[in-house]
Amino acid sequence: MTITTDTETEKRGWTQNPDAVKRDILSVAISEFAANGLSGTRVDTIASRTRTSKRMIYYYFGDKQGLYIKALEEAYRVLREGEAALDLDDLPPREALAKLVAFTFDHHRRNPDFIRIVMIENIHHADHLAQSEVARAMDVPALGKLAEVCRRGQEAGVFRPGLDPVALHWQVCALSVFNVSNRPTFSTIFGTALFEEAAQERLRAQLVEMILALVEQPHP
Amino acid sequence: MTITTDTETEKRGWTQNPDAVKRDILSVAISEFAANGLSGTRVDTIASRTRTSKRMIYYYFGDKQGLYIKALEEAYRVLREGEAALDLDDLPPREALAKLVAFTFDHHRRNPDFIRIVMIENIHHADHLAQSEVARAMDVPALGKLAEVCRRGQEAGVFRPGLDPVALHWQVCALSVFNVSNRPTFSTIFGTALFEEAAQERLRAQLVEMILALVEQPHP
DNA sequence: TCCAAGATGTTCCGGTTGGTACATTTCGTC
DNA sequence: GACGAAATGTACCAACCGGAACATCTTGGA
Repeated sequence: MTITTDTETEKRGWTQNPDAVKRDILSVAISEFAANGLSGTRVDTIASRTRTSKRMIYYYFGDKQGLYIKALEEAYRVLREGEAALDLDDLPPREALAKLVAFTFDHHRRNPDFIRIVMIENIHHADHLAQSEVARAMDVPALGKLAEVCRRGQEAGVFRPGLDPVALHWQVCALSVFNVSNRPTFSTIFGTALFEEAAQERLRAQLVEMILALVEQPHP
Repeated sequence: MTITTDTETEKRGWTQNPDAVKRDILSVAISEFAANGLSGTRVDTIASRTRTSKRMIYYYFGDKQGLYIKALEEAYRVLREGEAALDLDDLPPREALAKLVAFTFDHHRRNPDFIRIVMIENIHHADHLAQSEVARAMDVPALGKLAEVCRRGQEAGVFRPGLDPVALHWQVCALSVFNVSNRPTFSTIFGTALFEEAAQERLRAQLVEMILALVEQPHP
């Protein structure tokens, strides 16, 4: 009868630890789903990369699709948690928008696995996202901040009226997501030059310029 | 002994018709792979939607992956065939570029299945594309035309020097592809407004403006 | 100290699925 | 008109894989 105190979670003895087991499974699942897609992923493979067994996957997540949905929710959660940490309140509208756009670009680059899960969900026509009230009801900090910056900019008279924050978000997302999601095919065909650090910084700068130009004047 | 003349290919009697059989299989395969991904697609399903049998798939394409690669090659071929038909020679650089960009946006919209296959290939890290000499060696008309338009514009003094056609292509593709590839998740979260006709036309116009602004002056 | 509910491990199963063996027909050509 | 190669159809299989059955252990509370 050992007394493994096990203060910092995760230990083997074994002691029961539902939360750690769930987290362990979910983290492996995200990486497997991101790498192989929904039908390409093997539940046995996930289990084998886990400290626990396949039994636990079904115990906690019901079935493969249930696990996938949780992974999808987690992907969105992490992406949005990162956005929420961004503070723009101290900056004037122009600079705030520039910072937000540049951040979005970098943030997507830093989280390729989550972008890939979103791609996979798109392949499946967003059916599981539609099922998940959690993910659908989730706040989208980037859009909120964007709308707020637009409002401030218009109030200050530096942005033109009639801006559509959702359309702006769509444009920023498009470049930021494409940069990650289509990198394999794009670089296979056109070479890897655009994905080296210097080129990425230039693309990011151009994205910021494009968005600012779009927001400032209709026709100069 | 019937004498089914069978002038316009595709008939059952049956007569032998290797080319029609191959085309039949490939066309079904494209739609199935686009809908379900590589591992999500069932060879039996493809066979059942065909006028022929599973036997023929393996006879002509070797295995599932071989069929997938052919579908991938065909997807790229169709996309680029469409681009090649575009004629820009009669237009001045600015208008030519505008037409090319608008066309690319529309062309992607019109071919969602092929965009989806490219997405799927990205999920698989472009491994099969790398294997396919056919697809890799294929000409990319859109990039050629883009480079040509840039050259003309610079020669005429209306575009700024130092343009990178590949980067421009990347930007145009990003918006055009994202518009199709991420529509399911995006519209599930933000609603379908951006995907109605009027909004799509506005997005296209803004894309054209963005690219022109990028190309004309460094800092006005 | 005991018990019920929760957590975990082990083993196995039945349907699915990519792929093949075997048999038959068509067709160009000599 | 016959013969061999190409084309096609049918039936089948072995492996894989999601999921379940069964058994055991842990733990908090009464």
